[in-house]
Parts: sequence; C-alpha cells; structure tokens
Amino acid sequence: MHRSEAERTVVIADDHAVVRSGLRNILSSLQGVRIIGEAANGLEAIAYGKRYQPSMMTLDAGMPMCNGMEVLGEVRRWSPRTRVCVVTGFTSVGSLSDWRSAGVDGLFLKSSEPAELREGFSRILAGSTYLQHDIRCLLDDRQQVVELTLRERQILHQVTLGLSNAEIAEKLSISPKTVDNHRSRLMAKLGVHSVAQLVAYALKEGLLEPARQA
Amino acid sequence: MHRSEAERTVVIADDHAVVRSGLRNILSSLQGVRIIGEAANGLEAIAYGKRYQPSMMTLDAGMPMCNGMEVLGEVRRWSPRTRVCVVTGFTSVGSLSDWRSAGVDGLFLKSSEPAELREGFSRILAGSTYLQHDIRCLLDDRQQVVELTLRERQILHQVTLGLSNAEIAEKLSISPKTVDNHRSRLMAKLGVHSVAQLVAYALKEGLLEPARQA
DNA sequence: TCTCGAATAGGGTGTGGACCTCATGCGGGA
DNA sequence: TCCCGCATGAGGTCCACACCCTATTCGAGA
Repeated sequence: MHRSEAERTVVIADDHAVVRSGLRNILSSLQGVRIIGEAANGLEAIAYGKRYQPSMMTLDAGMPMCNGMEVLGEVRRWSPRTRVCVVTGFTSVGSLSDWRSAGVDGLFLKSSEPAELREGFSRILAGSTYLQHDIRCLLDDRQQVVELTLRERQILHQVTLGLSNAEIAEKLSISPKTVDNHRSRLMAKLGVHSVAQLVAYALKEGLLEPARQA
Repeated sequence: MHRSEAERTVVIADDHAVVRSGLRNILSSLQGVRIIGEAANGLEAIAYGKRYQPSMMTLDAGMPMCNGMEVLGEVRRWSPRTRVCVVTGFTSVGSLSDWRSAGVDGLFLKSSEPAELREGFSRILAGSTYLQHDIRCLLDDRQQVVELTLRERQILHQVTLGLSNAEIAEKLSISPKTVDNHRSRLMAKLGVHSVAQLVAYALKEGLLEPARQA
C-alpha cells in the first residue's frame, strides 16, 4: 500500500478493450507509471480502487454494471487519495459540466491527441487538475446551460423511459397534475414543444445510459 | 501501389485518438502489417482509401463528417480490393445486421479482447471474413428482428427529430393521414405505445447519429 | 393470372398531453 | 421580516395522436 515517490500506480477502467489498450499505450510511456489493473466495468473499477488504492484511475463515462458517476463516488469514499480522471466520448455540455461539478481531477475527450493525454495525465499525477482544451472551449461558450432542478431531472428521465404522466406520478408518489406541471416547465426551459423533442434532447445530452443492451 | 506478399498495408479510421492508438498497438503486433495512415473522420478515411488503396481499413461506425456506412460505399467504389472491417461500440442488433448486410469483411465490438481482434484481423488479411463472437451471438438470438420498410424508417427518423405528423407529411410530400398510418404500423411492429418509447427505441437502436455536437 | 405486401389516402373516436391560470407550504437569502 | 424559487396540487381548453376501420394503386412473385 505504501508507494515510493518514483512509482505511481494506475488503474484503467473502460468497457472497450481497445480503448484500454490505447490508454495503456499512452500511460506506459510516462516515467514511473505502473499500470496495476484494467477494469471492464464499473464494479470491477470500484473493487480495484478499494483494494489497491491506486495513485490514479482513468474512468470511462458510460460503463456497464455501474456508471462512471457512481464509480467516482465509491472511489472517493474508499480511496480518497486516488486521482480520478474521466475519459469520455460524450461531447454534450450537460454531462461535461456534471463531471466537472462532481469534482474529477481530469476530464478528457476520447478524441484527444495522445500528446495532450500524456500532458494531462502527468499533471494530474503531479497533483494538479487538468481540463482538456476542447472541453474548456465547449464549457466556455455554453450559451445558456439550462439549469434543471432535481425533480425536473427525475421527471425527464422517466419520460425518456416512455412512461406516461400517470405512471410517473405513481412511481414518484405525486399527483399526475404535478408531473404535468414539471413537464411543462421542463419543456419551456429546454425550448422544446413535444415529447419527441424532449426525449431526443435528453438522450443527446447524455442524461440516459448510452445505447447498449448486451 | 504494388504490394508484396509479405507486406500488408492498413489504414485506421476512428475519431477517437485513444482508440486509434489501441488499434495501432494490436495491429502492429501482427506479422507483415504496416500502418500507413490514421483517419480521424469519414472524409479523411475516404481520401486515404482512394490514395493508398490499402490492404485493409478499420472503420469506426460513428464518425463525424461522414458516417461509416458512407465511407464503406466510397471505399468499395474507389478501392474494391481493400478489406474493410468495422469496429463499433454499438451493440444494437439493428445496426449490426445493417453492417453485415452492407457486406463488410469484418465486424467487431470495441469491447473485444485484443487477442480476438488480432485473430480476426489476420483472418481478414488472409482473405476470409470474420464476425466477432459476441456479435454472432447477438445476431443469432435476434428474437424478432423487426423488419421496417424504407418509408417506415424515414418516418421514424423524422419523428425522432421532433417533427409532427403534419410537418413530416409536408417534408415527404404525402398526406398527414398516411404519416399517421405508417406511424401506427411502426409502433405496432416495435411494440411501443407512445412517441417517447418510439424515440427512445430509435435512438437506442442507433438509427440516429450518436450524441455529439462538437 | 391471382395474390400479397407496400404505399397511398380517408373516416371516426377517445385520450393523453401541451399550455394556461391559480393556490399553498417550505426553505433560504436580503 | 419579506420575497423568491422550488415542489406540490388543481381548474380548464384544445389539438395531436394512438388505434380502429376501408379502399386504391402498383410491382413482385407464385
């Protein structure tokens, strides 16, 4: 559990083996980095974090079993000194700012050049944080980042699952009329005028799990 | 343009640099393979195919500028001897069977183990085709692969864009009533009962572009 | 030739939901 | 203290659409 100044331990978590291979490639070119594990899903990632307390963990946003945000929470709880950096394919402003406010130490797009990833990873290992250039740009010119309340997010999620107002009402133990009201405010905020647009928006903004069923 | 028996040229096309790095890793471990280019979007991929006529091209399904399916068509046209294999993150039965019927030489999930990718790549380079194990399973137990007609696909796409029946009718120059009918048959086929479910289904099945806006 | 499915179009009915206003209770900040 | 925003709830209106029919045209295949 003790680690020397020279050696930094890293766990790579991503459900795509190809991506893990790429990250391994990039990370192993850094001085003093030793990759001690690869996790293919959220639960494995949590287990590795708990057991090995690595210096750093790279985290994919959309993993099966347990999504990235939950993994972040668990790792923070069980291994608070582990630097967590997220490597995501999603470019939606919503999810990116969610990650930032969740307090990750690094945030990268999968489209980042290896050089930038190397640069970022070594800074994070050195103790500072890193926000990838493209992401900084995206977050900067976030026109009107719509702020949704907790309830509105819940309602939105249920709507994208295809539930009717009545069903959502029952699920959340509130009146169907209240669901209707939240929904109206939601659509007004997002500037959409139909369920279809609402669902399309939610899915594009990554408020739902990415497409997978295997 | 002439290539020896021993040397096989490969172009890697993927918008994620990390994935390219991983694929480069895996491919370069194969005997006699030389990677002659990396494309970060569809147009670059087409250009590489045209110019270098590589032995093989690995293709990402969802690239910006020009999607994988279009790239496949162009590569087939300009470089018919190039073996094309698709490496996709999407696990939806619909898109996978689309790829297969489009006649790609290889089909892999990004979650494939490096060993299986190596195996598949070398078979493809040797002249045969390869369908990754997980994909074969997915396609095998495709319960009732819903067959949609061309018109139904068009309608579905417009619906996911948030257009109303009237708007779709105008766009396709048909009667709103016809749109309604197609839509009803569509929902019956897919076993859904609301716009929300319809849109969710379409997006999950990858009938729309993946989430990106950068 | 006859049949079948796809695409087109219309009739009709009932309901879900988009959008409006109004009201209450609660917690936080000025 | 007052006010504002959030969550809750309810009234009502109106249109889109989900779902039920029938019918015609056309091309493919038995």
